[in-house]
Amino acid sequence: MKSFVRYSELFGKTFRQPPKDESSRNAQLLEQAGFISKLMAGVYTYLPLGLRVLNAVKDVIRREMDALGAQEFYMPALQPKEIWEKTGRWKDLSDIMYQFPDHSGRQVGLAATHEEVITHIVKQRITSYKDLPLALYQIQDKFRDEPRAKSGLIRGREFSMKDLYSFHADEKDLDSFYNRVAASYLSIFSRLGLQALMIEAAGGSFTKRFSDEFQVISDAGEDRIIYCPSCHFAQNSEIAEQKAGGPCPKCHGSLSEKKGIEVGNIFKLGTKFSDSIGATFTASDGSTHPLIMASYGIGPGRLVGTIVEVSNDAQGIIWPKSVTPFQIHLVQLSKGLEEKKKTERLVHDCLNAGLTILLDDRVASAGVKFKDADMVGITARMVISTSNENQLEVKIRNESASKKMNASQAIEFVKNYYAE
RNA sequence: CGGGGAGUAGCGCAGUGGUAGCGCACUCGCUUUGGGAGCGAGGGGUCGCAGGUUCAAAUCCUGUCUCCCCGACCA
Repeated sequence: MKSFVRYSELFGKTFRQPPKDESSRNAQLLEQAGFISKLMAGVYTYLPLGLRVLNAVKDVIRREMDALGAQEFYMPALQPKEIWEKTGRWKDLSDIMYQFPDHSGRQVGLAATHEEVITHIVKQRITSYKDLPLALYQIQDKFRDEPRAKSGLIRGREFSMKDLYSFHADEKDLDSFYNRVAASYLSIFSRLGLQALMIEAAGGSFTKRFSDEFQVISDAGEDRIIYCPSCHFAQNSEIAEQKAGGPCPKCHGSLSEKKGIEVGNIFKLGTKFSDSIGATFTASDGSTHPLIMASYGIGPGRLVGTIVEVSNDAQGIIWPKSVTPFQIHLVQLSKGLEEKKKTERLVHDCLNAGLTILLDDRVASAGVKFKDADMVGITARMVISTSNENQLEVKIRNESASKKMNASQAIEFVKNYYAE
């Protein structure tokens, strides 16, 4: 990705007003600031700025997945009906899965999830306990014909998902990997500046067991969480036996109900899919067993929406430094030839320091540039102008005061800020 | 799928039967330049779509599509 972009050339500038046909905070801000563009309900284009954020979120996830020892791969979204019939989910998911005939009349579908295909592939290539455990993940778009897409990037019909699948020879191995993934998920959310709670929830069409959800408390959420403020005990209200106002089963504090955005969900699948697809392995004693499986999902697009939902102010978005589309929003207020040269030297020095820069080089008033910088929400802003001889102004988006310093101090300051 | 709201210029809006306008944005010129500058001159429209009523429809009638919100639903 380009590390230096001129705002004058950027596709996707700010709008003066928020779009009329969005009322969720995340969609309003992301559309107004030029990150996304709606094509239809629940389907959005990521404009250059939005794609940079989405990719940054994916990178945070990739680093954690790779650290778990999982291998990245990529499955098709277009899938034949037959494989879904083996598990009975062609019918079970027919309300939510896009299913249609191709030119020859053959029934195909767009993937709402990938358990069927992954199990099919693993069946072909895994035969021995020596190949286990195995963990594979992909980041790909999923398609769900939601009865009601809503809340901008929170509930879409086409949306990015990171799905990880693990395969084990026994339950004990599954449990230990599952716990590692759970810890890894908490680390991902924390790197993204989100406080996520891991809570018990229903298993849906995946498993009869409970699953574990990761919820970020927010009024924009659609799930109701029974939550204990003192010990952080939490359950999805769909399975909770306790009620708001009642005593917490762990610490006897008083339970409250909060809304949460589900940013991740992990399932112990057991042998549900390997049984129906016939994916088995040979154990050390020569006996044959179905693979024991789990699947783990995170929605990168939904995370972008969630971050905006919980991190903004009246002026616009406030990106956490881990996913800011650029590291520096450089506001150029002077336009003299000498000043432009100074700006170019500064850009050059920033690039040498490994920093990414969005330069607002437009012929526009200072007010417009400041408003837009706040709207776009890049973590660090630098101002270069004639009124401050040899001084730059550095301001962190979520702090109120700016600091004056010379160019090399400013670069050092910003570099250290991101390194922390 | 039930209830509510909304579709008019790129964005936000006004326009209750006489052939479409405002602000912002855009283009050109001049002046401005530290928190959404000023003046002047321009360009941009199948009024969501279809049918109907009428001499005449953005406006009235019928149907339909789309978007937002609440609910139902939610791998």
